[in-house]
Amino acid sequence: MLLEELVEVADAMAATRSRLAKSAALAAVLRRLDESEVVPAVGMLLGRPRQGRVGVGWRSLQSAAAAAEASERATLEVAELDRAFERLAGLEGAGSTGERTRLLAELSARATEPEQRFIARVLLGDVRTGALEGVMLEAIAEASGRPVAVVRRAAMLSGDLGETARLALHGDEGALEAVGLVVGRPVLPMLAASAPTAADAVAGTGEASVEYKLDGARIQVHRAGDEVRVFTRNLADITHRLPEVVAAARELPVRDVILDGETLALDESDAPRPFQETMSRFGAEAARETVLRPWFFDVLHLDGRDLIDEPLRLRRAELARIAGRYAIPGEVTADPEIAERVSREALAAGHEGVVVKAIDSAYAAGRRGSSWVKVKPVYTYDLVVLGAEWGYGRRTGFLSNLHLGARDPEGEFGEPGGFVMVGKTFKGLTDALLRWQTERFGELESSRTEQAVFVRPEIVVEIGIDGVQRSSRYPGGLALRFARVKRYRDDKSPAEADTIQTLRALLPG
DNA sequence: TTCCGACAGTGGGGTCGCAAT
DNA sequence: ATTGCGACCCCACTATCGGAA
Repeated sequence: MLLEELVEVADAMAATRSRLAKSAALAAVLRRLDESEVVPAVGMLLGRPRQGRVGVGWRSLQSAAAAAEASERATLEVAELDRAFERLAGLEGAGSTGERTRLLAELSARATEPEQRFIARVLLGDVRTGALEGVMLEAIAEASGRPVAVVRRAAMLSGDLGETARLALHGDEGALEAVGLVVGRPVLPMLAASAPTAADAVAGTGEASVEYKLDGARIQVHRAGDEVRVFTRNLADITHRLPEVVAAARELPVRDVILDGETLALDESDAPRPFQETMSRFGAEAARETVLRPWFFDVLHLDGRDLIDEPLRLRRAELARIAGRYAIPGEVTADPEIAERVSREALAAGHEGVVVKAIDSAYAAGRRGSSWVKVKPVYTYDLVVLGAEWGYGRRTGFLSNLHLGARDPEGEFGEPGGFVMVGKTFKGLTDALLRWQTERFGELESSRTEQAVFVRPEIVVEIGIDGVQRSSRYPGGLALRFARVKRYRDDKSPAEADTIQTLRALLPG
């Protein structure tokens, strides 16, 4: 198939908001693909090339764009683009950057202008068609005439939408239904909704397992005999980075198992270390001094038996039997008071909060349903707007991303009574608020660059955060974690804003 | 007819390895 | 030795569509 055809479908999808129309357009093009083109094309349409990391980002694209003029005629094939991605992904070592730019420029020169834009978006993982996994799933079902539920289950259990599409469209009878759990192949992890308090969460779930929520990285551990593999939330294989997790899995009194859990760094007294330290160790190829400890909270398969469709009550019992000291702390209860107590205990032990899980729920791979509900405390502070950046996409033309400052009464970072930047946020803003602040900040403008408008420090905004962390990015040495706008505080003056000292007191350790 | 679940989009913080400078 | 890039951990929240109630 010509790439042009994919690009036209992508553009048509971007032009409509109707998900049914997007799905219909996708289904039509899926049907026309040769079997060998299905996996590459699905990857492209989702902005996730099947090759995984291709090594091309904004910068590489800019360098290449400068060198290339668009082709007049659409001659590129989907398969050719796939081969180009293959070559790009294979580049490494000295000279690879130059070679990558050369390959990209060559590719660019063979593409028409719409194709160039499409390729760039695919490589950036930002296709902007309004049709990602959810719509693609519907489209695969529509194109193949298979029930959505069957397609969804195959996709979740294989973690691979492209391969699922290929099976649905070209596989043998029953091939989709046959997709099941395989020890060694990662499954999309189940996700959690959120609630303000543990009591609220239990009110929603009914009887629940109320478990500590740890501030680390999600892991999925597969063991078949002595063979162990460890995957991230996004199904990347990180076995070689986590030898201590591999060792822990080998200790368990089982032959085959798939476990869901979290890993994080602890100090000498088993208190959790800051997330940054976990990440430092997690991201490193070589062994480091920090040890990462696994905690398991679910078991999806055990010695030949799939457990994902069993109620959590049973899975939890099996986990307790096999995971021993690696089992997550928690309690089963329907009592909001007890849920609140477990939550307080988790926080007192230095953890993030709790996850409340309906005790009779199955393991809904890849879904963010209401069966699992996370609860974390939110801290709020009044900060001062120092500026805002122009938004992107549907926020184009609006000042969106706020620069936030804490008061600096002592003048540690400038004039006494000034403000020191501690983070940014674009979250929590409604369309009405975006319109309002774009206008208001214009009146308060003190200077501007291409990306941002800086304002006199006169506006106070209440910001919700999960906490603060050490930062080398900001002068105050700290940054806000998961900052979001709660509301503007017209009733407060900048002189009443929270100080850098107040925020600093939140730093762990 | 209204309600609500699921999705997509809009970006935030940090860490690492690697190639280029 | 330092810097910039790309990949990938963690993530909250709003708007919208379309099926459920």
